[in-house]
Amino acid sequence: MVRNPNHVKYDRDMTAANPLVDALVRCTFEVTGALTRIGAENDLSLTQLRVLGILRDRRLRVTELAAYLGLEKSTMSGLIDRAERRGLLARERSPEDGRVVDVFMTPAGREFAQRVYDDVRRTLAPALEKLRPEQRTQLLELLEALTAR
Amino acid sequence: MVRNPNHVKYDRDMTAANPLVDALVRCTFEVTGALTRIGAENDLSLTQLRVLGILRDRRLRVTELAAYLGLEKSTMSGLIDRAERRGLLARERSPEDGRVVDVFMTPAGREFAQRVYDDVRRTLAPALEKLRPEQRTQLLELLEALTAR
DNA sequence: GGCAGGTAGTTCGTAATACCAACTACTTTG
DNA sequence: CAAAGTAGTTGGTATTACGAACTACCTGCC
Repeated sequence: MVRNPNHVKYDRDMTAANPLVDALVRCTFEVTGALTRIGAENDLSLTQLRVLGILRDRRLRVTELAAYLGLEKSTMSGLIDRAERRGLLARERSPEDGRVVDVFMTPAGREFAQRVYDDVRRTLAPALEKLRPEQRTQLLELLEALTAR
Repeated sequence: MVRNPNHVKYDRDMTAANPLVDALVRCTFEVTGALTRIGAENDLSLTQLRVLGILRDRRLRVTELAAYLGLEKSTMSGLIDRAERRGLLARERSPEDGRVVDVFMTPAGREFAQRVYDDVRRTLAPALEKLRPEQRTQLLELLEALTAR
């Protein structure tokens, strides 16, 4: 492995190696891998998994859903189409505003999502069990501090 | 996984709401979103970003790369094709085993990857700065404990 | 009241990602 | 040396994602 051929050396700046960022990114890919695998076992892409996760306790219009996922409305249309065809989601035109389409889970979708997310917990929990209880508490606090608005 | 029906009550219920798993998943999507955005700004998909990350300090055969990413060899072919066309990666037939193709970064690819990963650090660092120094140390330890083989 | 402009979703065309099955080209094994 | 196995590519298909163009509806404004 060839290292650092005659390069300029920066003493200390934002772009220097940052082990915490690296660990966070590694962990992210690890978890994403697990989620992708669980999704695949249930014929769900990572994105569809997220859709189900978001709609578990919400009813959102298409644009809101797109905003949650960071996707275009046009992308949402296709995602909703396919999930609707599978009977997981349903669309309903808003009575107040005829342009708006609300998206929500069908009972079958809710049940399915419940099962898949149980699976997610079962899959991720063992890795978390490697931590001592007080470490888990710490981690929860830190993650919440990180993702706090 | 063997279940003991007589002790079901005392088993840890992996399907109960688990705030730590939820926080981990939320954080994962948050970081993935940031990585996707940074990738998009550089015309890279999340997967291509990972490829560059993995090859930064390694030279791998196609199958190994696929294993790292959890993808099929056939998927790798396309990913490598496109990155090669952009001049970021190169292929080389192994002299020892004529079936094997090694993949590695070109100097231009290395430079590009460096720039993109600097961007990743610059983007993620601010969120991490919200934590106190000793919290950052804690988090690093916890993440490393989690992703340890 | 009517229409100009804005907003919500869908449709269409395109590219990338990902899979599987089938293939080629090598290597290893019997 | 033939048969079986391994590494990678190719081709076909579905999904994901984007942007542009479109439809339908709502809101202001005259």
